[in-house]
Amino acid sequence: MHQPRIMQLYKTLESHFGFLDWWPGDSKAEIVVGAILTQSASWKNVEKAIANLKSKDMIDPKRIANADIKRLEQLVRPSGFYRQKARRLRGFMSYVVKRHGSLESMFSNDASPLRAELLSINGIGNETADSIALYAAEKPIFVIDAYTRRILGRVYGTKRYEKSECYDILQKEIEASIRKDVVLYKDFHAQFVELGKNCCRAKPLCGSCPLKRQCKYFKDLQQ
DNA sequence: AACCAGGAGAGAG
DNA sequence: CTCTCTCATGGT
Repeated sequence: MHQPRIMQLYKTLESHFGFLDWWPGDSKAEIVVGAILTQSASWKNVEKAIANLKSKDMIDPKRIANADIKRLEQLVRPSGFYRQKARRLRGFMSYVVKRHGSLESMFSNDASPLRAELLSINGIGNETADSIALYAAEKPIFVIDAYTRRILGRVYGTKRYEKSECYDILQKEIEASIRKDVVLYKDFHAQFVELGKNCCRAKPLCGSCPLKRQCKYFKDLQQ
């Protein structure tokens, strides 16, 4: 994977969908909460859970850290896995409050140690850590998700990317291929998700895919 | 009405 | 270390 190709993909997507003001979130806390709640859940359901939390003024590290677990479960319920997620949310926030006092303080660390620290927290894996690092802490870390792997897998005609152990490899390849720019990273990932929602699945809708001209899978389909 | 969603961790082998 | 299972609601 080299420079022009991956950047070309971005340009194609960006000119098709336009710049996406993605994951706006009113606060860093809201982005963190969303990152945890969206684990294997649709964003629509996450929005409901976030609305519940907002209605109780609970989008706040200290309030979540001190919340009653049963109460938290009820608020978070629409996003699924609600017992797990309530625990992960509270666990994360109480770690932050005890260790750093605030998210801002935690996020003042450099990208690499911050990522490592996030990964050490229970319930925070690769993708969630990187989402938090990029969208909440605004560090230049490229987020890899299922869509990214699937789309790149189709475009380059390989199944290698779908394997979970390739996360770090793929991430480094991409980060080495494009300029380290938080705004670019944010929007690029948003573009992948936007496309991934209705393309490149088991039954691909490649006819209307903006990447069809660059997609090996689509070309093979034409034969 | 099965199937999936912007995953992660524990347990088995 | 690599598979497999579990967590669970709501949309299509």
